Amino acid sequence: MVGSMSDVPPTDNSHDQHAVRRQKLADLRAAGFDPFRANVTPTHFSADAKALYVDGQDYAVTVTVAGRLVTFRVQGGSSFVKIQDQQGPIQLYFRRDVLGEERYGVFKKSLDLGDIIGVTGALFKTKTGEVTIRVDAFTLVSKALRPLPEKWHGLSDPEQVYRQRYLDLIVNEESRKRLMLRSRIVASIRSTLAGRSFIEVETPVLEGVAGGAAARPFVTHHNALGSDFFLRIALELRLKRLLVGGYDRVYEIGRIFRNEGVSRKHNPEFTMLEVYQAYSDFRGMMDLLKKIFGDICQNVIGTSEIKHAASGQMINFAGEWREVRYFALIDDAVGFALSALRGTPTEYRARAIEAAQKLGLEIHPGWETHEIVNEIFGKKIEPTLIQPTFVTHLPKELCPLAKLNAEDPGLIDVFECIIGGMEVAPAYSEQNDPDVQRTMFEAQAGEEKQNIDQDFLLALEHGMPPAGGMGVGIDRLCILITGAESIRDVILFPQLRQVDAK
RNA sequence: GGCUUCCUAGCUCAAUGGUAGAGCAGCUGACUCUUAAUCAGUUGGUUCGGGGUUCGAGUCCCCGGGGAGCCA
Repeated sequence: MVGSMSDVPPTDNSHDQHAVRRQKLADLRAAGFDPFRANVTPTHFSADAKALYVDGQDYAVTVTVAGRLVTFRVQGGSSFVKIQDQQGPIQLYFRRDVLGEERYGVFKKSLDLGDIIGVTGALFKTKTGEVTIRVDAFTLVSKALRPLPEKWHGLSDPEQVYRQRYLDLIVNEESRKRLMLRSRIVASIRSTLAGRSFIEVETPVLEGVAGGAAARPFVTHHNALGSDFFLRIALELRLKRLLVGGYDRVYEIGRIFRNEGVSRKHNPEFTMLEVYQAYSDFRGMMDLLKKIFGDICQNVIGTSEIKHAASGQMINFAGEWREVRYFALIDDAVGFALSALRGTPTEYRARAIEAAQKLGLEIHPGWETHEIVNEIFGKKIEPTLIQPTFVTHLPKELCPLAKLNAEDPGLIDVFECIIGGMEVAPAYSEQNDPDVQRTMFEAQAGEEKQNIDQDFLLALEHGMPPAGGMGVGIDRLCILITGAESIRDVILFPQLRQVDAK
């Protein structure tokens, strides 16, 4: 029969994978089975199940596992597929003569890559040596209506990797492992601190005054109270109030927010560990930081050497960490004793500008002298410090919250720990003299006195024990330890521009 | 914020200014130990959006959106 213009052409949806999968779902429902109403109770995760297999004893152990179908190799009456759960993939073997004609037909016709199934079956080893489950029964517990990304190349478009991280986690094993490593690193840190009697606390994210660091805060609004709040830019001032309150060892691992640009090293919200220990000082924090890294090396990654992604050098966390004074590095970088001129401000400034320009740095006219010097540090010194280095005795202008050095009150008792060319952890002997603290706050605030946290100063007047305090950027630490190239690779959902909904 | 660069099928990528293609995935079929399984056949496109130059634009130009890198 010849078709005519009025004939409705047969609609071929075979190219539309979404439509094909919806049809399969409709067919299942028409046959009386709804995958979204089904469930299974796994007895094991994939790797745990595989570990139960005893060599030579095929079909001795029966397990139930569940996960997402990630490979599908049908070979007539027998098929090998893989599912993947939190622990990774496990191979399944489906046979027509085991499952019966009807169930095997359902398996072949109704299942797609990406579906989530539960299976029960016995462990055996294939002739190529892979521990596999011979499937005796299976249940579809979630139908994937969208196809998975390509199986070999995975998902490589960075935008889609970040916006649809769940797809990245399904198909890119390195991402799944790297981000899982992050959670184990954080768990290790908690365990180290618990082992030293530190108390974990949670303090407010919304604050009336965003203090404890020099950064632009995000502003938000509380409707019922009718007032604006800032998202915190540091944890410091809250945690020190707890030192006043008698919590001698206290820490928080929490999100802080800084209203700055995004880059390979910056995300507007990031995770910070801040830890405070009464009757300690910045040297005590050196010991604590080495312990934190040592435990991560031992318990999480099993090595104390890590390849630095940017330089290719091996970073060694074992042994003594280098300790060097800030001004020793500065003098070395500029090639003369610049720091000896600190007593004569005019000459010091002139020589600092001259030295910075000689190093090819751009100097802004409004900068204070310490900012010029610190530009030399940030641009010319910090990137070269690959091995763990404690830089100590910084100029006091760089931080108003630390104790002044007893011998040289122009310096503070602090360290910056630099690893892999990145600032990983600053630590101080905490300032606990309320009058000195007030003076330093006022010098920093300048005209903007409303930015001073008066309640914190009141707390200090009640007496804070001498203490060491430290902040550790968890994201940067994870970059180092996982060898990631960008902060976005160690944050599950990095900040991206919103796409206009239309 | 500035400069550079990228955006093509569900995914990974091709295409001198001249008929938009391949692999994977999908669909049809064969196949009872596969490993990116294999074999045969086959569907699939608003080339990020809008405008312009041109006989002709995925390609060149302008505006806009988004990503990445460098700088601030």
